[in-house]
Amino acid sequence: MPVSRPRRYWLVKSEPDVFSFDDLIAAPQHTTGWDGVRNYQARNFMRDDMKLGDLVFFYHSSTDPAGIAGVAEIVREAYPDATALDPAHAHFDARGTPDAPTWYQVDVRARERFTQLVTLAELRESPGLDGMELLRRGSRLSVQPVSAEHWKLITARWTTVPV
DNA sequence: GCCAACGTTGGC
DNA sequence: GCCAACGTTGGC
Repeated sequence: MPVSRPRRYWLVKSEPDVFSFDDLIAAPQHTTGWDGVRNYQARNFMRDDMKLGDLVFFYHSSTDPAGIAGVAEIVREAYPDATALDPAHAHFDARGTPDAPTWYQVDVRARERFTQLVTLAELRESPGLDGMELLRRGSRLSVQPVSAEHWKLITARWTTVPV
């Protein structure tokens, strides 16, 4: 048995025009592979630190308004991102091989939806979220950790319903 | 559409 | 190893 560790919390970004939280809810088992990440820091979080049962805020970026749409759960730990190994795929990256993949993904499953989008503006106005990576000026990281304190504050302040 | 911030690439 | 150029992200 793996050694248990406290559940960790994360935030992932997606452009809803490409893949929205509703798309995740509509997917089989409310689950999708989080492929296409091509940033090393984001990859490292997925490959090394995201574990089964960790919870994830699903954030809608590049939309108006931007904000957190729901909560998902890690249901499969890191495995190679097949889209990076497929020459026909738009996200192909010739650096990797099946034996030594460069890019990884996890699987996420939708759990809860916020009754209203928690907008970026609301988060910025909300006391207690100082230091949250999402709110940092110039923050672009598409997979990022969320502290337990920030997670509890957000989930206490805004209402969710099961998907 | 604009543009600041950021990560990556590649010449040296 | 430095750093300018470039492409991308993402709020506004």
